[in-house]
Amino acid sequence: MPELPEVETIARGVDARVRGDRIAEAWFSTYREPFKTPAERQAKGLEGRSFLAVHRTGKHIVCELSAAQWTPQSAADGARPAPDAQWIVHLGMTGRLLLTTPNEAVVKHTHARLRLESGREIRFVDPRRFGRLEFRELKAGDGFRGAGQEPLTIDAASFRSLFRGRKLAIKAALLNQSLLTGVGNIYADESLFRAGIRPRRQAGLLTRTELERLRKELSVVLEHAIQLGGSSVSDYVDANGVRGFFQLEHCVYMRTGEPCRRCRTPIKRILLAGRGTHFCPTCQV
DNA sequence: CATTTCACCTGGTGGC
DNA sequence: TGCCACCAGGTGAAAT
Repeated sequence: MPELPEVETIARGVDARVRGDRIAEAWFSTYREPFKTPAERQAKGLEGRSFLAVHRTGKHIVCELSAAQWTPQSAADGARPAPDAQWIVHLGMTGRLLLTTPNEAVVKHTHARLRLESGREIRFVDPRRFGRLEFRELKAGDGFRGAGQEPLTIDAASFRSLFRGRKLAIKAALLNQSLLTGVGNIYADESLFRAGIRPRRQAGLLTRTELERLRKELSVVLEHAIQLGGSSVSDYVDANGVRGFFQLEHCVYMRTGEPCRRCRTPIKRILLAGRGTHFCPTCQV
């Protein structure tokens, strides 16, 4: 489900609710697939640790943890301990991270439950099991880092250099997480529409002007989507179970055959890099 | 190395 | 109602 705006929305929601809270007990399902770290090791590492902060890196939700006791209300910022571990959540296609109470019914495909001392509970639910959970102890401040650059902060020159000399289609390049991190199928299609660029165009042959337009439009569309709480295409909800509204603003994604919002030409769907790809044959050249 | 294809999963939808 | 094909927000391994 989740691309940068959805992950950002979820991370913010979780952060606001769990800062300073301590994990009393961690439970994991017996499925092996979602765990990059074995369940027992994750549970052991998580139990007793407190949340310092939760933030987004690319499509990953990164929870900064500390074994030291810490209460945000009573401690000055300087007194906040350095993180000594991280819990890293990748939601895959259908993953959800929900804040609940312990007595709420446990839905099918729940793979992790973290009971917190405040009485809240964090649940990881993922029907397709493409999501991944990882626990890592931090050695000398070497936190998790995505391979690619953040699309919201990258400058024009760095953005251009990502695509220089590349023969693959610009859409495929946008989806490559070791170039840019956080862009997925929805926002690749939407940003290319807004920049007026066909998805099949060779990345290395785009002009400087086109690339700068793409960088700006990508940033604008991601920011706008964050404002609206992300896109709820099927069952995406934020940490509080609230749906996003950006799907109402989609210009091309999943609008095959519907009229372009700008020129009324029917939106076309092709297969590119194995993904459904949507564009306006008139507005995008 | 760069690029493409496919497997990994479950569930929803639409055609017959 | 059932069966089946196809589609879905992602990625990483294997093939080219």
